[in-house]
Amino acid sequence: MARTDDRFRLAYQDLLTVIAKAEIGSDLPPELTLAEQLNISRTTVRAVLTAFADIGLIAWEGRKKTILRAPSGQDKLAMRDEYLPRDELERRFLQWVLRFDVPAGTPLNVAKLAKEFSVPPHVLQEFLSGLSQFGLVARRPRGGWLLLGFTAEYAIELSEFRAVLELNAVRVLVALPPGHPIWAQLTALEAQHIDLAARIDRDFHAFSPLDEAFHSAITSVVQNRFVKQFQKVITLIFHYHYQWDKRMERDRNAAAIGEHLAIIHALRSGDEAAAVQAAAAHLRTSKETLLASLRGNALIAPE
Amino acid sequence: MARTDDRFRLAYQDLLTVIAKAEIGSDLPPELTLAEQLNISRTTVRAVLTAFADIGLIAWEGRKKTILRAPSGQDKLAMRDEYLPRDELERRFLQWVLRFDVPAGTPLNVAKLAKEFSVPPHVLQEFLSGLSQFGLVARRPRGGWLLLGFTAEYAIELSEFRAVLELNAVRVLVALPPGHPIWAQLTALEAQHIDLAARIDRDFHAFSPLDEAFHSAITSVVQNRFVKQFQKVITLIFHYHYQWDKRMERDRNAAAIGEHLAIIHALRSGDEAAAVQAAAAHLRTSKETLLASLRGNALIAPE
DNA sequence: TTTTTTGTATAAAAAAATAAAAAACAATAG
DNA sequence: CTATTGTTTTTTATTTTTTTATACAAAAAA
Repeated sequence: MARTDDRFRLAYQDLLTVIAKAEIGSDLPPELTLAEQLNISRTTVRAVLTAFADIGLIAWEGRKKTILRAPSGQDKLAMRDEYLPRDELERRFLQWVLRFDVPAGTPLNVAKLAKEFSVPPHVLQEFLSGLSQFGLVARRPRGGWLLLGFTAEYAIELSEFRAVLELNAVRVLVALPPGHPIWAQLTALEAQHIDLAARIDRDFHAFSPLDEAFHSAITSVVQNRFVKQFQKVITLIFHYHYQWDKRMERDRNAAAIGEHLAIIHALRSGDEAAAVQAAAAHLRTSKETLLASLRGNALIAPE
Repeated sequence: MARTDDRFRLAYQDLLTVIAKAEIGSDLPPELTLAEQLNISRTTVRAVLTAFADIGLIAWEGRKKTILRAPSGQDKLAMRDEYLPRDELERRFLQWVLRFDVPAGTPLNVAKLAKEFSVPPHVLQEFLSGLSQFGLVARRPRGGWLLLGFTAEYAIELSEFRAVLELNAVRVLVALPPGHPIWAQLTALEAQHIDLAARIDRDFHAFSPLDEAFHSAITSVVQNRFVKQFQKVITLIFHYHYQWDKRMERDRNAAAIGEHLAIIHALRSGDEAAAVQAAAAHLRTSKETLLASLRGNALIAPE
């Protein structure tokens, strides 16, 4: 089979439940109506109707599609084993790359990896092509892929780029008028930070989502598709790493809370230089943490 | 044929010239040596040798590959019509999108476009997948591609992003020590600018490459793979537009030269604020020019 | 006996072929 | 004349096929 008939099978099931709800002897609506209801093309509707006529579920002649009997369990059509959805592939691949010590420079085998992640090869191919934009993998001159890997150098450059984007966001933010919704957002975040700081000994795990919320609030003031796109990778990678590096987690998070509060304070003051300085300090810490986690996970050799 | 045998044909030709230079009756080197010489795998070498044995050019038995006769014109193997190289596709596609009024939201037909640009469909597919990273095209939920197009909004966001990156570069640059090679580079560029300014009435076309050289010199001080990657698109798009918009070209370029010189001057002074200000002014002009060229080309409706 | 070279098998990537689904068009019933 | 169906054409997604690369074992030469 060249192309999966998942759409057909899905439509088959859907229409079966529609018929089950309808009365025996009644007529089905026109093909176009069914197509719109099931969100498929008329071609597929007709294929399903033909199948139903074949098993004697309906009588179909011209524009009369009469239900002959209630569908039984035998009429069901099993879905063929599905592949992984795309975001699950993303998650699993990143986990594989970042988590395990896949050394930089490893050649990737599309066919084998596709099997491993149970996706069709061309899906993996496209995924890799997307990743190559972020410099995590590269196409080899004569076919094949190379895992460039998440090296210390990569982490440094990523952190620096993050700093460029985020400091820009800070500069934009301080200049925003008091009526802008971001200020209310920051006040709410401040309260959450203070709240968490009070119970940090127990709930230091709760910091990770708060960190994400804080940074995405700040960067949200820059409405730029290019910035947003990169923000996605940055969040992804930082987020993944924080999840795994459990050393000193409590102290690290406590310190970060303090830095976040300092940034909020500086932003409120309207002093651009102060705000930039506070943000830069935090980003430096963040970079160090990322690098330390790399060394800790032995992805790179300890010095 | 599933895969092109270009490699085989190329190796065939290469080995033919090797044989033509060698003496009749002499033996060819081992397969591995030939493979290394021709930069192909042994499999392909063997395929070519088999072909040569078939046409009676060599006698091949075991490790003896004796040249029987000099190759004649008939022995040549024509290359099959080649597809476009990848960068030519890039050029042509961008030209098509940016130049002609392909409206935003046009669904793209991979098969048809592939024919039009004379590339295999999967090459175009991959190319589109790359472009989707820059937000010029997007994958439709149920298969197919959508041209998001080079709208005014896109141009604005691109310009802003460019400004973020370039102002960051300027901040890095002013802090560099006097011994850094960038200063010599800037001095050379300054001379070229002054030279061009003197003969701008005639040679205003020469500005485009100089502009590119100037901006890439400034951004080169930031050694960051993410920045570099975006620089590529930015250069591409700005460059394309400048090429076509011929209105006011002389005046525009003369003004830009002045702005460039002002930036160099401010950079030399070591005053960060002044340098940023000069660069920001130039980037604003640049953005306006890009937007004006969009309106001029009627890609978007004039206000 | 060791090294070099070849023969064979296996694997992988790219392009063509092909089936499914969508869209367009024409015909027909109401 | 409009709404719906029948039919054909396009288009996309996946599999199959073919070419190429690599790995391993066997044989020849040093």
